[in-house]
Amino acid sequence: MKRVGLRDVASKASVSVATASYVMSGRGRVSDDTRRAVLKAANELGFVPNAAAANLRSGQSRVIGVILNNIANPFFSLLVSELESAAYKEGFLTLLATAQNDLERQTKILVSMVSQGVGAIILSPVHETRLDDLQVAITRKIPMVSCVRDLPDCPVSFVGVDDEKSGYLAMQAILRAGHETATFVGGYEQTTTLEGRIAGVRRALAEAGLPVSACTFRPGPLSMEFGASQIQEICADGPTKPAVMCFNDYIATGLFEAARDLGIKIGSDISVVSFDNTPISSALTPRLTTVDIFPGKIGAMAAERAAEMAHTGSTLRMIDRLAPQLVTRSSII
Amino acid sequence: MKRVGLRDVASKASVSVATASYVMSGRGRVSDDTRRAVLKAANELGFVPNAAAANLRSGQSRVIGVILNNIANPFFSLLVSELESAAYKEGFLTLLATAQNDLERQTKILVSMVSQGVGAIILSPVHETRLDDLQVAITRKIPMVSCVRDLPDCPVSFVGVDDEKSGYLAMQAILRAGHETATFVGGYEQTTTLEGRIAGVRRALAEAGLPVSACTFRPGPLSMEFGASQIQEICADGPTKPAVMCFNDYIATGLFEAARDLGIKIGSDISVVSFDNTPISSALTPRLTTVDIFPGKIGAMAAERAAEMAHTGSTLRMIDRLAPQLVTRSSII
DNA sequence: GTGCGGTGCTTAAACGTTTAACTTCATGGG
DNA sequence: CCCATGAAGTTAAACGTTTAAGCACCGCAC
Repeated sequence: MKRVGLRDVASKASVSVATASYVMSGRGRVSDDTRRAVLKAANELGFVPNAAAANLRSGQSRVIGVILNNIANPFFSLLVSELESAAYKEGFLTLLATAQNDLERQTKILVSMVSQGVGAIILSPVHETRLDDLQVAITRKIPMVSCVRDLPDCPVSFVGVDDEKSGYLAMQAILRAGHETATFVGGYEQTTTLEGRIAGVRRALAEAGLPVSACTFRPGPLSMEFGASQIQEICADGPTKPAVMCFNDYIATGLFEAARDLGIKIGSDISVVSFDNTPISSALTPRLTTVDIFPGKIGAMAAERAAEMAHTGSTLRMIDRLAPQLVTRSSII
Repeated sequence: MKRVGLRDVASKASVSVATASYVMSGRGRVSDDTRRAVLKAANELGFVPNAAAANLRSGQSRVIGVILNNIANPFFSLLVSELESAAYKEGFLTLLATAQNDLERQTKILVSMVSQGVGAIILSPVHETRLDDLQVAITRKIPMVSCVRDLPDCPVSFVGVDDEKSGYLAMQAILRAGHETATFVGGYEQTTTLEGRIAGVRRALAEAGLPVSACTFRPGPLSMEFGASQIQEICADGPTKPAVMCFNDYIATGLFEAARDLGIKIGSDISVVSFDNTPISSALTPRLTTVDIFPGKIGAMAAERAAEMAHTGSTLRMIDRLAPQLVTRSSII
């Protein structure tokens, strides 16, 4: 059974290959009768277009590349879930790969995706990513959108949240609960995300007349293990009733587990606020107060932006910044 | 700046396009000198091969299609995380799409993936999937591997767990805790997964001299909402100290949340066992006793199997069935 | 009756690889 | 010295689309 191509469809419908192609793509001028005949033939033969051939000839592609660091993290699995749905709605399939915080790997993936001829790329970049690391895609004018973490100096669109406001909301919640100091756990240095949040934290501090030093920052990887590793020190050398901000729900989850093992009661011995608002946050005990940064929404918007850019071929930098929202539960006070 | 192709590399290295191609693929006979010259030229020009052209000509592809129902479910996000890693290690990129339990959507995705010319397809099929639904891929001899849920009548490989044993282990744990009845919550009817687990549950029941009716089955969607919706009825019309088996950790999470709202104490008022062993299970309070069915391992093995089949072109049905393992925590007794 | 615009379709080149078949040349055995 | 062998490289066709350009025809205005 030979593979059926446009040629077969065309000959069955007694038209030229070109006409068959026009019918399939809906581009050219074709009479209704011919259109019907071609469609009928295609159906009967079980014609499936060869995307590789189309891509080769037209340079267009219905595939969006997605590069994330860790999809096991619920924040990203939610993000990619909605991203994929939105992309599919726009007629795109998603080519997914994880860079795992390895810049070299990110570059290799980027090259592979360029090689595959994707129509656009969405990425949540490895933290030390610089302009040069994206050159393969940039010189080929492949539209890119960075999500969660902005790349201000790159010709790349951005979809994310107002990080400054996130930090502000989190710190404010802690202050409202009566704390006068806090520890911020996790996050990579020199990323716009962490820096934005730090700025927000400091603004809240300043408004309350507290010094910058009232908040200690302990940057670190976005893992449960890191969260777990921090609680002991925080409770040891901190005030009697410490407050901690976790960079994300994943870190908070690790911290909760470790606290339970140590007999530390979250919500009474210690206050915790986090960022993300993944389903986990309301499943923890006590329920986690967290700043909702809309992972699903970010994914969906990134996909829409990428689809749009792929269509127009534009590589103009567009920025979508959502307003975060504090979700108050019981891990605080 | 024109796109640089093999032609440019070849002319820069003063060899024919064919030789350049042979160097890149490492297939033909080329002297070391020529090889070096071509590689050097390719590097200097920043050559990136055009996968579409290669795929068009050779019919080969370094992409594996992956179709799942819901990657927001931690079980699947873990699975896909390891799947992607393993696939990458084998030199494959993964094209991901979610069928969302919609057979029609699954079919459309399948067609799209065939159209993209993927080298193999891994899927966790929508529950009512039959042989016909996979025809597009089968007739084109695209290797497929079904994971988690087997498709016994299809020429498709399988990677998963011994479901009968899973059910047996879960029921056994409940019986050991002194319960004589149980309710099984969630899972789609007429899937090998649920049917296997039911068989295992019944075997445990039989060994304990209990009737089949000692376990009530309440099939349903794999969502937190469904888990939440079940607890009230179970506690209302059941024994004083009921036992429940949740089809997965996701359902169990919903059930835990609802229980907390209703003031029901899991681990003392009611026993819960689940299946999956995602990170959530040890983050819940109390920690969830669950049957580990190795989501990450399944993903990795599926990728390896798919890669192997893509290489050999074989569509022979291969079966990998892991032994599940009970992880005892405190949600029981 | 001529010219013109529009419609519906065809022709044919091009996209960048892969690969079977072929050429060329050197080497060694008989 | 001739032929067989094998290595190194080349030629050219093919993969299945897209799309610019062209052609034939019809109807209409002048």
